[in-house]
Amino acid sequence: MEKFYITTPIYYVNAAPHIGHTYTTIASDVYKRYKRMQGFDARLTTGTDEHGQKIERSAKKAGKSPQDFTDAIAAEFKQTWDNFQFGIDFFQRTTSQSHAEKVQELYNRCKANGYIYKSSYTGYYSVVQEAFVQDAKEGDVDPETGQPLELVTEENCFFKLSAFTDKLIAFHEENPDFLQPETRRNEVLAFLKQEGGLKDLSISRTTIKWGIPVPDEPDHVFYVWFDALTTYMSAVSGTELWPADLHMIGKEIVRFHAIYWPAFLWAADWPLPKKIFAHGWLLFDNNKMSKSRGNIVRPEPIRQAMGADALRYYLLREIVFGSDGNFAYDAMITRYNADLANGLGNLASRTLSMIHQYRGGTVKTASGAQALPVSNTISAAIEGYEKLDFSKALESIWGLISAADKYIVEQAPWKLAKDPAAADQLDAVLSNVYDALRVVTVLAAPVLPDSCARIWKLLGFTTPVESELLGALEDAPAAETRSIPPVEPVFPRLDMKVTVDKLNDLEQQEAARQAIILGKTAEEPKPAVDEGTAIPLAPEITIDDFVKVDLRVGEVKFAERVKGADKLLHLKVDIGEPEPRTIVAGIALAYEPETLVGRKVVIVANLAPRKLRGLESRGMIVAASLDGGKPVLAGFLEHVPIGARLK
RNA sequence: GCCGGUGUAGCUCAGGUGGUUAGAGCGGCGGUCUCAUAAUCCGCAGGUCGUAGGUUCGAGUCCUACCGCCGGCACCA
Repeated sequence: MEKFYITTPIYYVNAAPHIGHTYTTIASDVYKRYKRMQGFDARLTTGTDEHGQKIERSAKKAGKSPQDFTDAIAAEFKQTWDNFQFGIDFFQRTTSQSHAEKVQELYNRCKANGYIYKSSYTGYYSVVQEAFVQDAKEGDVDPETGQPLELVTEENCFFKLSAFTDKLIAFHEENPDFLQPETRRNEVLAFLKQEGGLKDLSISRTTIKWGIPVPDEPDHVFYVWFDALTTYMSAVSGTELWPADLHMIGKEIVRFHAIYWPAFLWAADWPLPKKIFAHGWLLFDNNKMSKSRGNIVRPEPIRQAMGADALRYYLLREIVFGSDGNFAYDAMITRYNADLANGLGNLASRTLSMIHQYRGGTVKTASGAQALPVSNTISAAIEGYEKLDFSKALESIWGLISAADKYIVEQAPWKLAKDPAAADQLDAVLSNVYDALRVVTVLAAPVLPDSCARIWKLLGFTTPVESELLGALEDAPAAETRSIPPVEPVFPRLDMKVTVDKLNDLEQQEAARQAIILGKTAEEPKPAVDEGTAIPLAPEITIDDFVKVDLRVGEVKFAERVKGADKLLHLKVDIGEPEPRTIVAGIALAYEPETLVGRKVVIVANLAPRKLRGLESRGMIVAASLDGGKPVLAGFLEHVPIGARLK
């Protein structure tokens, strides 16, 4: 049997599983089930990404060792996926021995082929971000957090990513299907074609302890991508599954998969995966899900209140796979009632009831002529699945359900049943509808594995529905008389209000439960503060250090946007000097220029001048940095004169 | 600012290569059957197809500009 190897990303254990993780995993699971029903030996890998300084810090905060902490969260993911009954064949943790060995092997091969070099890199380093700040100079601060930078000289292992720019461009141009959807491919090509091409990539750190050791560099551990991406291979070490046939990812990690990963594999002389598909984000009221907004949705409450199939169906039917989509409880319940309860569930119920009432629970299979568009539905659904166009696949399947409902009304079997002369016709009608239901059940099984298994049994089959082959679906079943068991409801209707309330209750409980695992006290959610990313203090300084910084009160005299830059405002600030100073500040996303004129601000007056977009900025505006990067200007409640120094 | 995408009925979206009265699902309203999970089925929704131009005998469908939104890049001291 031909293999088909699918991966989800490995999930960072800094957070408990939420619906975003679940979305990717559902899609992967559906595709795997689809491929199995196409006759492939399909396999699915998922796992957890457990290294790095953020994990070290979160563990410390939770009062646990990194190992204990990651054990707990990894177990949480595993449990959640088990509850959802995903067909996961390999669950790989980046802290496992098999993984470390594979990462080291990747490194050794890249190095043997001349793609690794060591360089002592001196630059300004942001402790908070765990990263060097490009092109920073003395006196600069971390652009995200405003924290001071440290001048750090670090020995880093570098990967010669720059050597692959042209090869990557050629590869993506010649293989348009490698990265889908198209729009993501365009972005990657645009990125690759930037002036100067790709820069080499630092792949090790000496400042982190919680990671995989670099083989010949005792002080180094691997940094992020060399470690994380390799999971796809390490998970299936000792099998013939690599190369992967499909990497299912979210759009935020496209670059790493479409640029770094092929380059690593080329350098190591290993085969590339066949395809990458990047789906979109789930939005809430058109906002991104985030801790600070407090709008994280967990999968487990939904499963408990509505069942896993309801979530699977909703996500894949409502949202075009690849695009962003909105998530809402009420929309999910509406979908459930309209399509699952009134649609599939009711069709099964009415069809099977009639077979019981009119024919004593036996149905003659093999309909002969297709009274219903069965064959078109099969090909449309398969085409949709194959292209990962799940919403289209489901739409076509539901088209057949709708056609069957209509057919029933037209044929009115309840009238035929009263007319002894119409017995054959009644048999034919029941048989046609029964067969359509059989086809629908098989086609929908990848998305609704649990429900379709139940309907399959109600249809009188004893073999599992997932062992049906889609390729054989169109063949009419052998002519026989099949008896069916008593009818049971599969999708009970849900009351909107009751269900929403239940979901909210369960969600609260789940949030509290997860908070404890993450080592947080079960406090009230505080949307404005993201306690997970508390910023550590910068290194201690003396008063002498501080007085070097000359902070002054100034008044904005003039403000306008800098042409060609989204974030920059060109300000003229009076700090008591003969001429107002020109200051270029990255606050344009947070402040309209007009609102700033006349406002008192605090500036760093003795900062070395810096040219930005052609303007020389002489000083820096002091502002609080918030999550999401929006600055809030410092100010005073009382009157302060222009030019006053802050001490 | 550059690049890509997008803007169609209350909501979610279809509308290859331009061609008669612009479609579907959901919601809403009215009606119907009774096998069924107050389900099904039928009818109704009169929407400047973002705006303004242009090409054409004819444009939602091609071109240009502009506006809104989304994303990528640049940018953030």
